[in-house]
Amino acid sequence: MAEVGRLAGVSQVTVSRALSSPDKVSPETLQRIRQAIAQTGFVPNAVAGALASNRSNLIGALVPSVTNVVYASMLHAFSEIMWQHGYQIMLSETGFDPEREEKAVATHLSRRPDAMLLTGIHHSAGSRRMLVNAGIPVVEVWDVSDTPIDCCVGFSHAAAGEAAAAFAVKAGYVRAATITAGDERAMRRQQAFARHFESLTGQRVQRVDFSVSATLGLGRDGLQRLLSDGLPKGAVIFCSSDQFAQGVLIEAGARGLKVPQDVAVIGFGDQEFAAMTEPGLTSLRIDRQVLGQVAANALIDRFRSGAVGQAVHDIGFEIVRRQSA
Amino acid sequence: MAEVGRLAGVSQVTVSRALSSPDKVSPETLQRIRQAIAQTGFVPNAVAGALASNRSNLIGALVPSVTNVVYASMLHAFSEIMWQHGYQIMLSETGFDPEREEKAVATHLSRRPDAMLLTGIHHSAGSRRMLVNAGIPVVEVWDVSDTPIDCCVGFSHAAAGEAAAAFAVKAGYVRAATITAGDERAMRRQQAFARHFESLTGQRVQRVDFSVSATLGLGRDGLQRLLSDGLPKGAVIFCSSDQFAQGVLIEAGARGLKVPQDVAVIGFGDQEFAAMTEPGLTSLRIDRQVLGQVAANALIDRFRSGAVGQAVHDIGFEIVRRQSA
DNA sequence: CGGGCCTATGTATGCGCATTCATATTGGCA
DNA sequence: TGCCAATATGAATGCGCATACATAGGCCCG
Repeated sequence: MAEVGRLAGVSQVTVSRALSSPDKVSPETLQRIRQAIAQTGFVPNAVAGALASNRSNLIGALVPSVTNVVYASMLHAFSEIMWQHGYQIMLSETGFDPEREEKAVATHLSRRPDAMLLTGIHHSAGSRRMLVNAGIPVVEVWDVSDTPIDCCVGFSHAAAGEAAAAFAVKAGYVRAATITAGDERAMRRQQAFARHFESLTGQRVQRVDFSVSATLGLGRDGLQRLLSDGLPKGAVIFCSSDQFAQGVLIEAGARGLKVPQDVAVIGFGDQEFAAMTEPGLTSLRIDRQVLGQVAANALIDRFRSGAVGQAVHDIGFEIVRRQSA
Repeated sequence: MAEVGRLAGVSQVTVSRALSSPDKVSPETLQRIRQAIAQTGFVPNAVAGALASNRSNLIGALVPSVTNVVYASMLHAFSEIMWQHGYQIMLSETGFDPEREEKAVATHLSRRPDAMLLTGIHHSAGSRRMLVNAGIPVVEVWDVSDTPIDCCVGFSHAAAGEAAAAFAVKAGYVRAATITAGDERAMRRQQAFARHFESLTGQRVQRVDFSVSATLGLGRDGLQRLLSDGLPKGAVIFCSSDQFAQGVLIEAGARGLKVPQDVAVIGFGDQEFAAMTEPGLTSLRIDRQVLGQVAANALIDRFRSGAVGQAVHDIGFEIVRRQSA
């Protein structure tokens, strides 16, 4: 920067000003500085800038997995808005593992991000402490909580599970089962679904739980296991993800079971393919686009105003009924 | 850090050493320092560290889209290895837009990353210049080139297109069509496919091109347009993505067309669902896992050795034959 | 027993910028 | 004409750490 200044016949400060607030530099000087920058191919060092100004324009984002499109599309919407406001994203995957998340929190905070985005509201005590100490805006997404670290954007998984149960009962199903992935939020939906369905019908809800992430193949396995456990004809299966649900659909097809007559399916996520399967998949829809956008805007507001406006943003969900249930 | 040192009765340097090379500090001192760190909740400032040491332990990654699972899974494998080696990922999406990529390159480089990962081998002159000037390892993925910026990991899209054509001809198809997304690499595959198929059969290849990313819905549209353009019975359709291919499958089903008898389909990417569709989707498989890993290891090697070992890594591809063609 | 060497620690310095305060120049207005 | 405010610039400083170099003490070996 000093080098650029020398070329333009000014000092380092003026070059700095030319870059951060060009209106404070006279037009002629600005012109010379810009020329010098072009000539030298100077790229400002944001590391030094961050150290000096104590603002990094970096946002740390922690998601369970980028290969899961529900998180990826949320992240996409989020980073799109942050990018427009001049922020960059530092990304880590935590794979549903609190320990790994804690490590990621520590390394992220060491970069002094201007804010953090975390997935979920359950974090290790260490993570929470570090985040609070950091004193930066934190947004937790994909869930709501009465005691967010700072603010949260999401929906109630208990309410979602209950709504699915109510929907199933209203649609006339009297027997139900669940297929659930090894994800704390999915388990809460399962619990709420089972409890509510049992209280409404008096019928026990059969369950298959996996300890890993949902895949189409596991969905097929899930149906197989439910059937061998004696799943009654006409039962509805509440899946913790559309991946499972699609697997159930395919396995049902392979076994000659009619959907929804022999077995009905409710998915979760309303992914793109849900509208395209045969039969169309009934699913709980979360607007991931909106989720990411609201989270981004919450942070932007925080930066502007200094204070946290609304701490809890419940963006809700919606049951999209198609043919599978 | 000085504060921690005061608590432990040592100087700032010793604390720094305790963190970066604990074996150079006596066990008792180390113990006291660790205690002081725990007591104060000290989190080292990696920004200052990066400025002082000129190493950021950050890797900039530029991908077209994180919501596209082919890039997401490559990124996942890549960041997994980088994370294990103590590097963090700074991510930006470029959306197949060279201008946007150039901006992203500039902002990424201003953070002084230790290396950069870019998608594709076609970049703006400005991007190229900046990357070369930065003097850091750069790995370009998803393609191969004789003139990489630094090194590249991928496969030949021309070879992939040709292989698909050769496969189709060998399988007995004498008529073909393509459905292609607005992606430069997809277009190169299309060209190679069409040229090779035409040279082998003398039959013109019909085409539908979209200027946007592939979706299942556009795949359905694509088949519709090909049919209304008079696609002959028994033709094979080479799709630039499995999304398109699945759409074709669904549209064919909806129209009562038998696959592969009435219309055959070849996808690209071999995504998870390709094995699960009905009929199973024949697709070109790229090992995205390996792609990310090889890219990561290429960078790690560069860091260790200083010099670029192998500049071009061709990881190839494979045609996975199922029932759709 | 003295010189060399190793270990453990400290002092000084600077990375490249943003920020604060000071200074010079100008124009407007009483 | 003189004073003040506004504009344009520069000098000095420090952000928090890593690094190079210096120092002190202990040990071994000839």
